[in-house]
Amino acid sequence: MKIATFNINGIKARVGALSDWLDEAQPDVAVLQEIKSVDEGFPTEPFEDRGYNVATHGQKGFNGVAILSKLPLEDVTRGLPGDESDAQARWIEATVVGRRAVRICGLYLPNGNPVPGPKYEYKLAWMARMQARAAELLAAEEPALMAGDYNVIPQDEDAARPEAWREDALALPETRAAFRRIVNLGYTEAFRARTRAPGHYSFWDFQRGAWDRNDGIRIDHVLMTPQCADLMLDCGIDRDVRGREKPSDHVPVWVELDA
DNA sequence: ATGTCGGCATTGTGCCGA
Repeated sequence: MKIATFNINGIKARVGALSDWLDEAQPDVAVLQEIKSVDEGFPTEPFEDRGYNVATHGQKGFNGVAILSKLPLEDVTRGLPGDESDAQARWIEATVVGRRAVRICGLYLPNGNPVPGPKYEYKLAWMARMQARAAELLAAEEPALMAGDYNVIPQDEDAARPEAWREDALALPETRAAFRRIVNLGYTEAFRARTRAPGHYSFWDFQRGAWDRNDGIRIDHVLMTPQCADLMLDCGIDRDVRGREKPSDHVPVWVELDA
């Protein structure tokens, strides 16, 4: 079972690019972030035509997450638990059953800039809520993963110019510590299970010619429970997608599970 | 120091968020 995460930065502007990548990469499941659309505005047809079931958790103009799956989507839930007053659409879950059942969480973690300020406070509070949900998933002792745009640069090796991000909400020590607290519950970060090498990125800013200069950062991650990590066959980043027509500023990150 | 997008409110363009 191939499961991918892709921050598409606007579904309406990305139907072509997303369709082309789906046709080529053939993921069984794709979790999407920044659909920037309400549920009714999500163009489901091109994806249903390709055999995908679609579950969305949208919001007008900003944020918004979705799951595409060739397998039926079961027990879909929307929203990150822990704060009923949080109106931002950043979390969706579903179970897909192949040879094994896998609980899949798609997430768009808050950016948090500027620092300091309410947006950074919201990011840290959101990460604390995510940690609680992550602990619950572990307690189930079943294959589960949390995939998405974490807006976290885990280590300096995950940025082409780490010094440029030193004061940024994506890389501050407090951000990295909050990310580690989640991982250290018992999760395996898929990409780092395969390589410790620097120079692998999932995002290049539209500004300042970041792609042309390979000025990237690695902020899209897949965290797996032990029962899921034991099923992992491979993991990769579809880097070349960034160089195509009308690309998102992110590229897909995927895992292949024996499930 | 600056360079870009997508979406929105809105009909030409400025704001927001990233």
